[in-house]
Amino acid sequence: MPTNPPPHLSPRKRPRQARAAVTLDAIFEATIQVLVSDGPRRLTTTRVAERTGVSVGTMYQYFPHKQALFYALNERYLDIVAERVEDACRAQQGAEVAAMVEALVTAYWQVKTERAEVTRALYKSVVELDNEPLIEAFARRVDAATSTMLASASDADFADLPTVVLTLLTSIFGTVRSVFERNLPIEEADAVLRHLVLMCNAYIRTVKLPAECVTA
Amino acid sequence: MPTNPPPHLSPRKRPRQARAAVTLDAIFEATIQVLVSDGPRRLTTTRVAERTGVSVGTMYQYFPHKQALFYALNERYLDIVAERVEDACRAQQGAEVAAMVEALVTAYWQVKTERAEVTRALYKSVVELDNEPLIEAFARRVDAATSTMLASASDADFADLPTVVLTLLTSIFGTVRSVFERNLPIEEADAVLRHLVLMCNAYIRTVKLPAECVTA
DNA sequence: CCCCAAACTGAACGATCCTTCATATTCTCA
DNA sequence: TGAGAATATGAAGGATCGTTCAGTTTGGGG
Repeated sequence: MPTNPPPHLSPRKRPRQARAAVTLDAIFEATIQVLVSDGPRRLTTTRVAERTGVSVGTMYQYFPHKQALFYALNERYLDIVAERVEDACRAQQGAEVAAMVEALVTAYWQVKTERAEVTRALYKSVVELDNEPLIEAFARRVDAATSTMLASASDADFADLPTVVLTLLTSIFGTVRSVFERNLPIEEADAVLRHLVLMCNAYIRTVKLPAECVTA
Repeated sequence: MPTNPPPHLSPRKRPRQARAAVTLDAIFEATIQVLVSDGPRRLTTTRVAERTGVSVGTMYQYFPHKQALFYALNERYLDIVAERVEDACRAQQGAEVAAMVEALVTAYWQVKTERAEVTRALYKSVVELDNEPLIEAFARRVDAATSTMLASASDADFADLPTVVLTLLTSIFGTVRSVFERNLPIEEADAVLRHLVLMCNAYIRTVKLPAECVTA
């Protein structure tokens, strides 16, 4: 949310009446549907409008151009994902690292899997716009959440927490993405997921400082 | 190479004279340049031809359409990457697993980094075509090379080698990709890379079978 | 040296696609 | 209830892009 909205990509106007809010939601949903069924290259203002059951002009009342719509869609999506990860992190405050890592991987995987086609479609559509600010804001949020979670671990401390967090998140996100894009069969995907947890935990054991039993 | 070429994507004709071979190479190079400087959305037959210093018609003598050019370009690129990985794997036959893992990660990172802009551009351009067969062929090659390498390790055996290899490769490829796309500063990228090696090795230690000192 | 095949040219066509705007419809609240 | 604001319409304009093909140039073998 605290993302500074790039001027040229910000929405044109906010809905003031109920029907407008409905229309806006419908536009987003239609965009996803077109993306999933027709692919990012066939994502067309006309097609989105048609799927929404609305005329093209209506779209242009809310977004100055196609990219802005796209940008807003990604913003929405990343917001959901970030929130989920933050929730998972909060729920593990003070727990043991192993549980934290498992929760982190699982939460991310779950939110990506719940609407797998949407995830895949959005992964593919990243090209269409310059969404680095979005990604960066997302990364910052998740990084912060993970950092405070790990810092609160009951059974571990780290010499270089920032690097550990960066490595952990980069590998988790990257691995999940690869699994999605390679379209692995469910059994293999599950196996990789389980082993990813093993891997991250093994990593944590390697980089955590030797235990000092009492700190207070 | 032994990829069965999808009929609609295969090149139109092979060069028979020297100048034609030169032209073909120039087209590929120009495609990369346009991709890097203008982005995948502005990759246009006209632009490529212009950058090549050739007319549009010439392109269409070698490729039936834009997608075929794109496909061939990715094929070339993935071939190079796969070859490098295979070389690295061969060089580590019979070594210790730790060395193998480090060599694998390093080799992959290196080949991706040598022409970073090209890598980034191609990562982004994946959308433009249905290159699943290419990716799959690449995955098979690298998977096979890694499998035989790990099987020859002097100090480790694995209960479920296929899953170990799949996990290893998925996470390495995914992590490297994430590092690239997030455009991390060099120091952070290097740090993640080092920790990725740590992580993979920690993982290997976790999943390898307890040593039986003598097998013969 | 000459001729045919290989290689190259580029204007032109058709197909989309994004965006606008003058107009029509619907809602809200005074 | 009526008027002004909010919302919706969709044909039309302008731009870009992929692809073709009739014709020209170039190269190499006989």
